[in-house]
Amino acid sequence: MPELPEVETTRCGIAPWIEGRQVARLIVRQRKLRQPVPRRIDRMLPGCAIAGVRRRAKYLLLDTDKGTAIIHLGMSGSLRVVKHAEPPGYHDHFDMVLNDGNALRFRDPRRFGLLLWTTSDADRHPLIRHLGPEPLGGDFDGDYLYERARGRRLAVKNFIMDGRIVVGVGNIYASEALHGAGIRPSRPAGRISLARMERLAGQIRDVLQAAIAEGGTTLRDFAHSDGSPGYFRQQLAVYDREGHDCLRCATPIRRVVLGQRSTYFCPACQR
DNA sequence: ATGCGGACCTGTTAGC
DNA sequence: TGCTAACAGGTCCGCA
Repeated sequence: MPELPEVETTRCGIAPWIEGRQVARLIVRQRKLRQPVPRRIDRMLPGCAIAGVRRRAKYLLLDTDKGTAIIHLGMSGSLRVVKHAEPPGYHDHFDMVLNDGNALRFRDPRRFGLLLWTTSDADRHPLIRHLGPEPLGGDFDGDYLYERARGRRLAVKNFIMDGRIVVGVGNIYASEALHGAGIRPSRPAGRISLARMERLAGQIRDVLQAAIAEGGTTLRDFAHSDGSPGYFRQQLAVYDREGHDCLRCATPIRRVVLGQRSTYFCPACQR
């Protein structure tokens, strides 16, 4: 489900419901996520006031007066604000019960998500420290991409999906941005001109921004914190459109596998 | 250092 | 209809 736009949509959806509230208790029903939910968060989080919800890459950071809860949605995770009394489903792995009768409920069938706790600067946490710049921030542009690509023979799609290069570009939007930039996903990153890298950086920003504006992409079960879908799917130009006509040149879209992930492109207008 | 494959899980869908 | 295989939005690790 979640790429950066979906995580940002989630952040905006839950923030008004949890900011300024106190966590009454934490109910963990399933500790086995991508990493085990640490025991100490059960002791540390209750009593904490949630000061704000930030996003770094695809991590959601819940800042409190005593530390920061780090949440990742993995492939299939979602967060919703529910009435505490609402009975949890089988894949509802934890609830942060708030002092107003609501609960922030985490659901994740595949359990690739995370709940961690840090008492120091979250940006220095081992999972976050090594991450590259935010694609919507000021440190990301074509010059940057071009410089980082020097000497790299990796396919550009895998290159832009590497979180150490730039964060938040997942499998859907990688294909979309490359189509927008007219670059073939399999092209070695180091063999792309500066001018084309500038186009690519611009497309990455534009695609992510547009997806955020539409509330993310709903493919299967992605839903907002209020249960409504995202509408960006209607604007996808290549993703999951194998055999359909390219919206730009009418050539049939092709699907290939790169880095073990489905990749969609137009063989005519992407070089 | 780089690039590749495998690993972690479960649910849904396509195909026979 | 029923079984099996392929596939799914992410990321980390270890090996060559």
